[in-house]
Amino acid sequence: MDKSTTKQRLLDVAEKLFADSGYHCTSLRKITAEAGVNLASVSYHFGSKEALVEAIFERRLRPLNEERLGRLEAVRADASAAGRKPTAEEALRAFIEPTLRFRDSAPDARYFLHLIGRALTEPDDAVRSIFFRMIGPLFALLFEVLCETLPNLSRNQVFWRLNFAIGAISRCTFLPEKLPVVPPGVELEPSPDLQIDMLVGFLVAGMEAS
Amino acid sequence: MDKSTTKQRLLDVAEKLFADSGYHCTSLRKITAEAGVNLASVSYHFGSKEALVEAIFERRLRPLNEERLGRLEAVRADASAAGRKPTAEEALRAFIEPTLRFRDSAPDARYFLHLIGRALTEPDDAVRSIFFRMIGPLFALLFEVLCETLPNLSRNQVFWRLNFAIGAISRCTFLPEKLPVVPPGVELEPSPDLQIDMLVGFLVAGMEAS
DNA sequence: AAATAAGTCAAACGTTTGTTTAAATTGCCG
DNA sequence: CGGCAATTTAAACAAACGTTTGACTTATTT
Repeated sequence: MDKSTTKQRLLDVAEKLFADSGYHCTSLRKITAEAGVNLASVSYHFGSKEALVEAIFERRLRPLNEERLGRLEAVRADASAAGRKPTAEEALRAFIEPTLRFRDSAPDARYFLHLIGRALTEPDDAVRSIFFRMIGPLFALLFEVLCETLPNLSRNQVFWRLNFAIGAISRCTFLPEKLPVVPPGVELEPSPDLQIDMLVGFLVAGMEAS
Repeated sequence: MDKSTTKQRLLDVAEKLFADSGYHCTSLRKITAEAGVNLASVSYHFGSKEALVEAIFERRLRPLNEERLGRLEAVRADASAAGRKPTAEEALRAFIEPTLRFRDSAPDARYFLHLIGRALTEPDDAVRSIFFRMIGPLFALLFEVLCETLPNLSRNQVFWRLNFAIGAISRCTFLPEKLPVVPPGVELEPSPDLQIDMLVGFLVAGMEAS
């Protein structure tokens, strides 16, 4: 039995089960049973199921977002100090590197990464809006920096290319077993650095396409 | 009141509601109420809720997949007849053009497109496997053709770039109101042809990146 | 027209859901 | 130790779920 507190155990177990089966397919009874705590402790410590998933996002997404925001602002500041515009690669790396390296930053961080990969398409409006609210300012800054790096593109083009990039990135957040059946010989879980290089190479070319 | 049959009305309404709220958040009572039919008619005509969603996929995805398969095989055959390898753009267009033009192919086809965009990340194993089973052979062929068009890349690289592409494409299938908040002045629903050009331009550059 | 099949209907089935209650237990401080 | 607050517990709550039933109506066939 784990010796951590009830609240932490709930966060850990719920994160894993939400990642594996989604928000609505995971009942509070499954979560509390697996955590070895009483059913009512969710209401006691968090207030509701929705507040539980919000606390999960809060715990991991807030520091991750702060790191990505900081790196993006640094990219902008460094370029400005050098009297030049930032490059698309710098902007994309500022967003992607913390994201994909996050997978191995903690023992169970991969489950949260899977969760945010699915949050983009979450059917429940309340849950999806929790995610959108937390990610909104970061998206907005990334969009603005990309507009600076790609002055030949209209804002509309930059928006859609950023959307394409978000979709591509999200394919790297899924747990390997959730991917569609794949041909033999492919590496389903490359190292973060290899995956970053593949992703950045792909996205920079797409972003800068004439 | 609609004069189409109960079975068709169920397929139409369920497709729309599944697209809007997801499989698990949409109850059979909501579907039958909106369709103006009896609750038990789902069991009578389809057997179960899962069989209903399978019928929805069957109705629209089968012809769409046949078109995409046919176009992919034509790309391969044409190139072979001309004594050359197909290009990445030909392969991607064979997949993307039928997909995005599908949106306006029927009055409510956009809802189904939204549905398959979410099927990639569907939490329910049964529902997701219905989709993967139907899309599997098409994915496999697209992968093989892309391997031919990009002989300098390892199969592992082609696999991951295809995965990136799938993620990017899926961002074009969502209903506009389901996208995260966006900067002003962007066109949330470009014409299929414009969206195809944006997408192909982005993806070909990414696929062929050195 | 009679008989058989197909479809519809209201009602109820047994489960499961998130949440609440009130008593019991534990931990902490004076 | 005594007392107060924090936490845990078992039990129950109403609501919603997918599915089934059996009677009823409509359509098709003989």
